[in-house]
Amino acid sequence: MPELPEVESVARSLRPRLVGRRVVAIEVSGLSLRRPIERERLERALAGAKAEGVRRVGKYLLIDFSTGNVLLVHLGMSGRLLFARPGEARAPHTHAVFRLSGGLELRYVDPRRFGVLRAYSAGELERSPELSVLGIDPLAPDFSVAQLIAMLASARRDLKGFLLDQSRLAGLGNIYACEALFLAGLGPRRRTHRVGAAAAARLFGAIREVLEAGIRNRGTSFSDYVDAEGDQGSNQNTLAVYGREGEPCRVCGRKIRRVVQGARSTFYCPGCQK
DNA sequence: GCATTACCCTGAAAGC
DNA sequence: TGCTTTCAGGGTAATG
Repeated sequence: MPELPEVESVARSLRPRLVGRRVVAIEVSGLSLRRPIERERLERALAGAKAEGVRRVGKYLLIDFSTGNVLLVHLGMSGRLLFARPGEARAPHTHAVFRLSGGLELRYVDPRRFGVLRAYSAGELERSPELSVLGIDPLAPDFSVAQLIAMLASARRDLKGFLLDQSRLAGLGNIYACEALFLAGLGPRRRTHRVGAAAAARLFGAIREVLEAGIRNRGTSFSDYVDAEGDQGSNQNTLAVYGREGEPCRVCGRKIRRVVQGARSTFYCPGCQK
């Protein structure tokens, strides 16, 4: 389940071999992802263009090309971007293949087809339906405690739903939202406007800490996630609450609970989180 | 404005 | 063993 740390890890694993290569040809499966892959649009924007950089915004991956055009990728639930040699057998559910200069391919594989793959011109990107609705990236240098306090005060909802709302904070998903709330000692059902300044500061630190740890561990590999070189992350070994229903809290020993909020599982410790 | 629900999709796991 | 059902979840849209 790619969230911010997984997407960041994919971006980092793409750069060394992708930057500097040109797109020689593009093939697509014809099957629709969350939205259809428009082959002609990709062709127009990317054919012959040289990859110049790889960025991340929230859970979106952006590959910048010499033409000024950008390939926007969302990995959805099960999306992978993988390097491969042209002769290598293609994995099932390979939806796009970018043949690159120097005898390398970049393949997009996505069994559950929740991902997005779309090309934009530099001017269109900011106004795209994907990026135009995003809130602030929690690792952005200008994100501050004061900003989080203001956001919490203006929202009137439960903390877990707030953290998952990409129009406020862009990048947290179910795993890191649960972990951040545990680390901050805050219950997932707490109302945002009832979180005081001290607790908000703890939450701010916790969000950054769980995301940075996730990046250090090169992502959480529960089922599908691997980076562009096919390597798994190790962050799943460090999780305090996510996926640990019924197991003892490592801090207080009480059993981790699971509740459903907004059709998503929330894991929390009833002893440590208030 | 926010909460809830359904939907898209496949594969793994659980249940029978 | 083998089939069927359930569950996982990011984002979006419809509904209350």
